[in-house]
Amino acid sequence: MDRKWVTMGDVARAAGVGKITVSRALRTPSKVSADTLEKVQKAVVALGYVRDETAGALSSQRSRVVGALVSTLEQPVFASTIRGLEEGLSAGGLQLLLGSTRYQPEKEALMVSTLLGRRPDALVLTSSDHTEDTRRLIAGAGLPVIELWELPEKPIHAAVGFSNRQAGRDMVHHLIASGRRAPVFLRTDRTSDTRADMREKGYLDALEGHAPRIHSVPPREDQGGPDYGAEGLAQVLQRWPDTDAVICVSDALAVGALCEARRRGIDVPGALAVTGFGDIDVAGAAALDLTTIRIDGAAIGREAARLTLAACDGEDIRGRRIDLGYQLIRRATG
Amino acid sequence: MDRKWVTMGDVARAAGVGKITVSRALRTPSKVSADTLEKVQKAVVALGYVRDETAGALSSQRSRVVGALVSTLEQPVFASTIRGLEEGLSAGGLQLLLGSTRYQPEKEALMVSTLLGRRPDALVLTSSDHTEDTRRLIAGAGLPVIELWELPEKPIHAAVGFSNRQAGRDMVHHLIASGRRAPVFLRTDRTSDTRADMREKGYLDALEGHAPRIHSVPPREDQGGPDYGAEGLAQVLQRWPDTDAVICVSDALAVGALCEARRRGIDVPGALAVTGFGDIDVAGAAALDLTTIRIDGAAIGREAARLTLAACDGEDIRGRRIDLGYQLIRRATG
DNA sequence: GCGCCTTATGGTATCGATACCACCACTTGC
DNA sequence: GCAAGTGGTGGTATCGATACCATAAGGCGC
Repeated sequence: MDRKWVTMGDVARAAGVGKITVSRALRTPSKVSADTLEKVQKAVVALGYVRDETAGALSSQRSRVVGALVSTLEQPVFASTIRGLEEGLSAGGLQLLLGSTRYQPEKEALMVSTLLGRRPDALVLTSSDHTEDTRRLIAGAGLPVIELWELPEKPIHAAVGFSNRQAGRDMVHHLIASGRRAPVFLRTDRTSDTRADMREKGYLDALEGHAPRIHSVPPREDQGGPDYGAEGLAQVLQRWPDTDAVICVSDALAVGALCEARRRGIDVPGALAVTGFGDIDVAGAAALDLTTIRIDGAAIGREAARLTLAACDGEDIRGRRIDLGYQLIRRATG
Repeated sequence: MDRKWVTMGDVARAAGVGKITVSRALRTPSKVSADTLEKVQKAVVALGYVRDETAGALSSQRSRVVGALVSTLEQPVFASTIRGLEEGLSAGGLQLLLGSTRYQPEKEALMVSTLLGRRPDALVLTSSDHTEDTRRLIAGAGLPVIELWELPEKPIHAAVGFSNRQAGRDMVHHLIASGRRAPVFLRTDRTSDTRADMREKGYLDALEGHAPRIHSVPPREDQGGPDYGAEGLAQVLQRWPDTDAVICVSDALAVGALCEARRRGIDVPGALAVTGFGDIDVAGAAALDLTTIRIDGAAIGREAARLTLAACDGEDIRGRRIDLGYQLIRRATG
């Protein structure tokens, strides 16, 4: 199964130039004359040369890799963010090393450590709840870190996102304005889902005297799928039978809750409003037609890529907080 | 922003041993005596050492990285496969370098070339339509390649998946057996979606004299989402008003088609059956309750990880075709 | 014609870990 | 008592690209 790789030296010999010239021809073509460039390119094609980036990373101390950790790959929440990020980075010649933390800060610490082994040029994280270990590792590594989907007061370095708290408030205001009296906040009981926490805080902020009703579904293995929404709604209705609105912390949950409501013959939105967060693609589909908060995930990814590239160019990005906002999408369910 | 990394030499000095011993202590602890091991571990913690894998990769010619290319990250089809793969690989000390080809063989060729620059120990691909460039690159690299979600007659090396063609046949048989007379196959018109092609072939195989009715929705940017299903169903009903079953090539499409049918007041499944492929998590939700083909994506990922690890241990995996099958899930929509 | 700058190119040391070989101390078997 | 084996350790060369410095050729102004 093994084969020897063609090296830069081989290409240099074939092209009749020094190997450093080959390096320049491939990395900074402008610093090489037109006909050496051509010779080199011909040799590259003829030999099927692929540069060894591990060697390049070692000698230049720049890996051209960006480590990214998302809270979940299971749910499609971050899918468009990853796409935006990947597109932006690869346009700038950077590669994406992806991992998932499954909403566990300890797993995050572990994965950060593993990622740092690859000496990435930057780190992108979709969470703001970091263990001491994580913070120490990051500080020791001295690389730019960008947090996504949130806007912490004091980001590690920079953040691209929106105010989850304000979004939570807005949703409550909307429901109260349209006459709801007993809105419930439905979430999963993850230990370190700071986005959910902030949305919950927003919910509490905006209650205007209505009684707070927060229900958490205990998570199991595949945490956060629609099944939990169905289960959650059942529990909510048992606990507070007069509930007239369920603010779900995610679209996935909302889809489940909505389906459960329909299954029980509850009039949505007449007797019960159901709302989500995220506007994942099925949310807008006609049978669901879910009222939700739309977040432009791809834009977050693109903006993060832009910041990363800037940081890799030596720009100081510390303290940048880019608010991309959100949009309340009013549809049929409330 | 810069800081010097602690090197193995620093650890060695702190622990009072040679640096090769540090390397052994971390990589193969069994080859080091108990008290040197302890000294080394203490020094590692004290200095906050993180091994530089780029250097390790260069000198050992093993990167401990596996490159994976999926056709899409946008749709959740491969989410569980990625999770299974990532878990299996990281248990074996391998890392996942992830990319998406967006169903474009040319993009695949480009990404394979970029990935090979990192000298991965293996490659995992979710497609079987490769350009000549891709094949040449792979052959030249001489690394194990595992194809997923399909079972090509002659895989590059090994494959883990199921028979898309047989699954297509089964779905048609099921619908015909339950009395449908005019089943339509609805798909997006991607140029190189071989899984869709095989399902379509299966559809054609199983028609038993019924007229073939295949409709392709032209894809736009965010190809394959539920919107296409809605649009597609509208076009299908205009083209063949007597359609009594729509076999959608994916769950995403099926969700859209189902919603559109309901919006039009069509009786599902009375007047029209709607089926999908994949059993993504919203498919089973009560408001949708979609009949579909369930594929155990996580198992595919795990099995791929197992094969990868075996190949990295020097096992010859060529010619292995692992069929994990699928399951027809009969629900409310047909 | 001379110095000086610019452009194009090459030589050599270097990045940090690991492979390979050498070595030592000690045990074991005869 | 000695050869052969074993477990633990270290020195040195090496992986393949790039940084840094040196050098050569050519252009330009005076």
